[in-house]
This record gives sequence, structure tokens and C-alpha cells, in this order.
Amino acid sequence: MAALVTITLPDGSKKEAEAGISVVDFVKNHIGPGLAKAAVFARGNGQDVDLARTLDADASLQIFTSKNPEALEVTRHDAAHIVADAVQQLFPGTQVTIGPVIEEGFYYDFSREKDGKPAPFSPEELEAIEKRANEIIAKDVPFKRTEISSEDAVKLFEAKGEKFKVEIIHDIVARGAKTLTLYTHGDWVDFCLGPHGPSTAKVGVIKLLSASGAYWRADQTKAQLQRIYGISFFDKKGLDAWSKQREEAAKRDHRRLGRELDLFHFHPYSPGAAFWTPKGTSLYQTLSDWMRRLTREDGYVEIKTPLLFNKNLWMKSGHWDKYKENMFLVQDSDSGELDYSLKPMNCPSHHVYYGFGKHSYRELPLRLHTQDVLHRNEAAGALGGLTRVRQFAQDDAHIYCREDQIADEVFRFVKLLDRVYNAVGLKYEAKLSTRPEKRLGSDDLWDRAEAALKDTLEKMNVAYELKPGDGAFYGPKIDFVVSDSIGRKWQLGTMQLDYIAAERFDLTYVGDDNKEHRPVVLHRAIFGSFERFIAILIEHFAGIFPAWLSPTQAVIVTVADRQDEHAKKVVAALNAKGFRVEFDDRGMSMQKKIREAEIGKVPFILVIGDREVEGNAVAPRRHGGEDLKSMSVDAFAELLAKEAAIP
RNA sequence: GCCGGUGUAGCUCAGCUGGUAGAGCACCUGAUUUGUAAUCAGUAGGUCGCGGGUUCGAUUCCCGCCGCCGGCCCCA
Repeated sequence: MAALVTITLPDGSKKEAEAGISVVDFVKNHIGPGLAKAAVFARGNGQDVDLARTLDADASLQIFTSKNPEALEVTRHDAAHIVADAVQQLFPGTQVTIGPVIEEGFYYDFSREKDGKPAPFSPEELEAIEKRANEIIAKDVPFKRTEISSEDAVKLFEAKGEKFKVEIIHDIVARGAKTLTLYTHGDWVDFCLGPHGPSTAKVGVIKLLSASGAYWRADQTKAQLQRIYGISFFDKKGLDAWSKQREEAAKRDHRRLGRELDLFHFHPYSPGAAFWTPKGTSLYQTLSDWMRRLTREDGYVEIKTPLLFNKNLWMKSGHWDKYKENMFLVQDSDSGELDYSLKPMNCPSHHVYYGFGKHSYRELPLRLHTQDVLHRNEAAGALGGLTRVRQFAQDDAHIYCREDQIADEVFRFVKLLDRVYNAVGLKYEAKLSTRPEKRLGSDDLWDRAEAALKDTLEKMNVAYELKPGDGAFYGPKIDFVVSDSIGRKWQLGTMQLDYIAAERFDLTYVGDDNKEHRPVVLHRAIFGSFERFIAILIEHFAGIFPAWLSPTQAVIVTVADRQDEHAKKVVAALNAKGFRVEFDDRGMSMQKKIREAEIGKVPFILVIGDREVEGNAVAPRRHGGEDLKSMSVDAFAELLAKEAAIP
């Protein structure tokens, strides 16, 4: 009689089975054939494994089916293999590199050349690949896992002429691996850790999304690769739902809404710099005023500094060395040399400002806030909408404080940021970047700085991702990241500690020991940039802004033009109270005006007919159609005041 | 900057294989004065992104440039 192993299931129940049984057979025999059929992969003792793996010792076991999001990730990895197979079937000689699962789908990077030059995949070729990939799915080819010695692996992939794979194997071997796992389906073989699903059919349906260029190991000096992005779903229903969701997301795209709601324009005369319409400017200004108030209340002072500086400042700050590529250089007409630059950041000028006076430890922390316009010469291919521009303004501030004040200041900042994001309902992720290998300052200093950031995040209950080694050489940082409507992530807020700025600019304060000390500089922003923040807000609200942000808070529509005189008085009265109300007196039907105001996403439409004229009233209708009863102008003003209150 | 796609009226788009362009909406004019998502009619609007080339002739084919879009890199 074979030895028995005890398998513990997630509900705590235990089953005995003969040792050496495969996971799938165990499930079929001891749980149920339905689950065995639906299973994609298993987690045994916390490790993800294939269904064909054997159970040789007591273990805990969890089965994942298409109902689990984890399974979708596994089949998307399967899908990447299938796409690579399809590519090599259709385009022999194409080399494979890597093909990871990403947040939305997967990609696979190929090296494909024609006449010694990189040969991108055309849209037609992509279609053919997608077709072939789905044919491979239909063939229901099983995935098979084998282990192989690293020497054999090198031989295998060298024989195939897969030099990128060989390079990866060498790296893995260098890290100490003796054996590699191979996964094959049909004739196609790749090595990877797995797990994979039982067969290609489990993948469901593959949709290829786009092709683009990438570089081997993300290095521009290395080989140019062809990346294919794709996504897979267990069935067509899932794909359709995703496509529909994508269409909905496209409707929220801030570039589209910017046009539809008449908020901003771009022109080739100044790529990456927006023209703001009156409505867009209102939005911008509302946010600016809000941030001014918040920072003032939080102990900041606002200053303005020059927009243009000569290169002496940039040499001192280090920008001339490290950031010149991204600066717009300006010619001094007398010397004829490009020795001025539009400022790309506020920090150097703030440091100069700090240096104007002598500072006592008693006046720290000094919090300098500035909303000046900045220019950065971003790569042409990087520009896009309002999220990546060349001209923008940050809600920037630099806090000069004593080292013992860092923790308080970081905490105070995250509290303010959290308040701002909550006020507009934005969900954010935090990323804590810690000391890089090359750095300035003692380990002791870094310990305390990182602890200050970490403690704050934990005290505030902010979930964060740790990015070890990702900090700047002059200090650790927290970045606050928000997603746009199509899932791209953008950094908005940031809190960055800086231990060298004070040194470079010879900034000091006089301590209670009557000696000079170096302050620590904290770079921080909440919106990040007004431009990017507005883009995110537009998408977040789908253009339907809360009344306090909405450029137009109410539109007045009269039933007939004999009420126009009264409407004008109402507009004047409401605007006199500080509201942003418009009277639509164009010669078109009331229905049409209401429709346009609805499409324009105005929070309130105020209808005025004879009844309203008589009672000095308005009949408000909310965006979306909710009809409020006719009410006095004063009553509406009160309602609007409540809803348009700035948080 | 790199790879790919793309660029026709203010907007959304149509325009087989080359023969100097159309629609809807918006704008403008006129009529209509209406109670909660499109009143009717008419007029007008484009050197087809820009510059070269091929051709008897280019929106259409080729080259270069610019912008935009999706990625890469980078970043607020």
C-alpha cells in the first residue's frame, strides 16, 4: 500500500491521499471532477504550482479557477507564451526575449530584423498573429513543465539561436541557479518559473492591442526590440466587458472632455503648453486659490521668484550639470550666449531666497510656497495632453527645518495631502523610496529620515509600496500616485528630503547654542502640477465637477424672451454673491438650451417662466435631470452656497 | 529623442485603384416665443498639417519636416 499524505484545504478540512498523486488527480478523486476541470493552477504550501505537480508530502492546498483573479494572471502568462509561439510560427527567425504579465494584460518583446534593421510588426501582421494565437488556444495543447540543467538549457537555446534567452540564462546561473524549469506547449519551449495553466484552451481568448518599440533591458544603447501588447480573458464575454469599459474610459479622457467642455486647447506653435479658456482658467484659479488658502492656514508663506535665471544659479544648484537637457536656454542679447534659462524647478530660487537673511532656529520651520510657471523641455515623444507638458505650475513648497522637526513636518504634510485628496475623492498610492547605493550623508541620518517617512505613512494608515534604493542621492522620498481613466499611473504629490541643498547653497540657521547649523530642506507638492492634477480631476469626475469646482455653477434658461429682463436681474444678483452663473440668452428653444447645459455638465439649470418672474423665483434642475421645486432666488442662493462651499 | 500609427470645415467623420472635396452638428441670417435633453428654413465655411518630388494632373504615390495618438525613455 502506497504511503499517504495529508492535504489541508483552505476551509481547514483534511484529506488523505496516496503520495505522488498529481494535484489535478487529487482534486478529481478527493474533491470533485468539476473543480478539477475548472482548475487553472494550485497553491501548495504557499507556493504557486501547476496542476500536474505531484503531492509528495503533507501540504496545504488551494485551487484557483477562472473565478480567481490570480488565475487570470496565470493564463495571461500562458497567453504571452502562445503569442510568442504564434510569432515564431509566422515569422521564423524572430527571437524571443521576455514576456511578462502587466496590470492590464501582458506584453512580449521580440527581436526581429530584416536586412539587418529592426523590423516592427505592422497592424496587419498583428492581426495575423492574433488569429494564429487563438488557433493555438483552440488546439487545446497542454503545457508541460520539465527541469533541465543550466548547461543543457544554454545548449538548447543556443541551438535555437535565441541569444537573448542565452543571455538571461547566464544571468540566472550567475545568481546561483543550477537547474531551470522549461515550459513547452506543442513544439514551442520557453523557460520560466511558472506556473502555467493545464493547457492553451484555458486561456480563453487573446486580443492583441498594439505594437511598439522597446529596448533590450530598457537600455537605449542596446538592441531595439518589438513589443507586442495583448490581453486575454477566459471567454469572449470578459473581453467584451473589458472593451466596453475601455470605451467608457475613453469618454472620460481629459483631452476629449477638455474639448467638449471647452476647458483648454493646444497649438503646434507651443507644443506641451496649454491655452486655457475662461472655463479652464476658472478651474485652474479655483484650485490655485484653494491651495493658497490651505497652505496659508498650514503655516506656509507664499513668495514669487524670477522665472529666468542666469547659469550661475544652475551651476550652483547642479542643474547645469545634470538637468541642462531639460532646460529651455535663453540667449542674453548682449553676450549672444545661451547663458540664461527658464526655471524648471523652484527649489534653487527658494534657496536663494532663504539666503537673503539670517535665520534663527526659532523661525524654523520656514515653509515657502510658490505657484510660479515652470518650463521643462520634455522629449517630444513624451508629451501628451495635460499630464505631460512643457509648461506648468506646481503647488510647490520647500520647508526649511531643523533635523528634529522632520518627523513633524512630514506628518503635517501627509495630513494636508490626505485632506486635499479626500476632498476631491481621489484614491492614491504611496511609494516610499529609500537610500540608493550612491548617496550623501551618514547611515544614521538616512535611518532617521527613512523612519520619519515610514512612521508617518504607518501612523496615517497609508498603504505604501517600498522602493528600496530608489531615493535620490540627497534624500529619501514618498511619491503619491493616482491613476487616470485608462489606468496609467501619474505621480502627483511628493515629499522629498534633501540633505545637500543647504550645503550647496550654504544655508544656515543660528541654533540655541549660538552656532550656525544646516537646515534640512523638504521638497513637497500636493497637486504636483496644476496641469496634471486638473487632468486627473477631469477624468475622475468625468467632467461632472462638484459645484465648488465647476467653472459654471448654474445656467439660466427662460421659457420665453419676455422673462429675459427678470433673468438678467437674477444673474446679476447671484454673481454679486460670488457665484458663477450664466444666462443663456441665445435664440434657441428652451429644450435645446437645457440639453446643451446638460451636455456641458453644469450643476444647476435655472428655468425661469412667468410663474418664477411673478414670485422672484427660479426653478432649479440638477445636472442629470432631478427637478427641484420652484424656489425663491434667495433660497437657491442658500442651496448653492452650501453645495459650492470650498472644502 | 526612439518605434509604430495618424493628420480632410470649429467638432465627429465620408471621400474604390491619382482627374483640384462632401455629410451631420456648431457658427451666421430669417421665421418661431415655446415649462425641463436637439423648432424650421436658408446662407456661409476647406491652398485636404507644412515643404519638396514623381506626373499632363496629387487629398490620393514617394521623400523630408511639424503636430497629435499608443508605447519606450523620462517625469509634476
